[in-house]
Amino acid sequence: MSNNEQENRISQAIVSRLPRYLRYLTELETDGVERISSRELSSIMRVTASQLRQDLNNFGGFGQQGYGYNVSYLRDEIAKLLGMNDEHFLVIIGGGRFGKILAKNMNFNNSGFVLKGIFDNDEAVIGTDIDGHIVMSMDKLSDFVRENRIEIAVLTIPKESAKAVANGLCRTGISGIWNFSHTDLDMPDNIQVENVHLSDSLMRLSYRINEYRKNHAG
Amino acid sequence: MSNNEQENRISQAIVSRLPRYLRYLTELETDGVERISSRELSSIMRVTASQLRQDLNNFGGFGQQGYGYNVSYLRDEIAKLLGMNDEHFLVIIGGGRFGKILAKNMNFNNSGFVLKGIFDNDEAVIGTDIDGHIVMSMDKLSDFVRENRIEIAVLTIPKESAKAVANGLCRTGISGIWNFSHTDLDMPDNIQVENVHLSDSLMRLSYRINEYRKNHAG
DNA sequence: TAGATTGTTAATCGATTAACAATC
DNA sequence: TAGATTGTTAATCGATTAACAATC
Repeated sequence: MSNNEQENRISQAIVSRLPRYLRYLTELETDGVERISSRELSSIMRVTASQLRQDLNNFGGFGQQGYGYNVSYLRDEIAKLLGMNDEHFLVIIGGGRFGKILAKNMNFNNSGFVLKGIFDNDEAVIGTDIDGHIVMSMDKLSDFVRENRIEIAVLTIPKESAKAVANGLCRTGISGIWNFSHTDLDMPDNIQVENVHLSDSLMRLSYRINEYRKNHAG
Repeated sequence: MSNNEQENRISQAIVSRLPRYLRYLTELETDGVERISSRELSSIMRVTASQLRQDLNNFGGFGQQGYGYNVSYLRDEIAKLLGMNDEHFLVIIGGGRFGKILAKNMNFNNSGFVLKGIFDNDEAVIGTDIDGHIVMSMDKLSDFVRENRIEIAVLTIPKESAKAVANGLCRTGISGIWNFSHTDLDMPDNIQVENVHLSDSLMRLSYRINEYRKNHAG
């Protein structure tokens, strides 16, 4: 067990850009493009070629001087970095509306995210069928996570109970939480948290609309 | 019509933090806290007091030396900045699964976002009832936006048709697009775009889980 | 080989943090 | 007034961009 958390420390800004790179490279591959230079790709993606090369070079020399990057190879390397070549088992916690929609759309693009179970603590929901999954009681969560090698818990419960449920998750051996609850979670280092706060996103849009209007007011 | 888009230019980093400030201040207000210092608030939010004060001072002197900030006042000022004291009319474009869930959950926290209509170009969906809204044909969108002073279009259509639909939206007088389609949109300056790419978010989580494991491998 | 384009170092820019004078 | 805490300037840090030597 190495204790060196600093090695290979990649900034969040760079990690955030990786999925977008993957998306464009996948499209290029689909279109049959074999090779591409940083200049071409950066122009398509509207970023600087410098940033593109800097970003990629954090992970290794994926290109070749005088040639550029092989699209398929680069795409695959980024896919690997993002764990897209492995399977990831998930559970959804919260069988409400949002949980349902995620249950039905989880395996997007044949990426390896596999929904293994749905949990809820509402007696009225437990036992019901959501897209082929029988909703289970929260009591069973801990055992289920262990037995099914669950990696990620998707939190789609109201913010009131989110912190308590998240704390309970700490002892189950989960590796990450995809948090749709509208609250911040305070997890130990060994559990990664990715927040999706939809209302925050809508507010940012609202801010920018406002701002544009102010700056262009008659 | 001023042409000076530079005035009051606030960085995206700061704008991104505003909804979180609003969230914490709303909680404090609910808890009956009257005043708070930047040091206290920053400690609760796990940011630096310096950043907090710098951020707020981009918008005005909301505090008072020797006293701190009045929670209700500060909360209200940030709410105003984010347009939370005004009504915003929306339409959802795409009556599929995701459109449905958003339709049912749009008016979160009594914020002023009001869903006015749902549109789709699938004949099988047009005319159906989603949470009290009869799905309309895309032909009617342009007139509807004008007549109902629609500000924001929520795009929940497959990526294949997203760019075409977005281009059509340019001429309707819409101010912003909340884009759930998994593709980048290229809009003119007068239309703000906020992307929600859920699969990107999940990939970032997957990356960080991977990274943590690598750095702590046996 | 000559031309192209990367990988990488150096320069710039912007965002965060620290410090402190202003002031309630 | 004295103490507290802001608003704001200055210092630091990190991220982006530019430049170019290495190399395919």
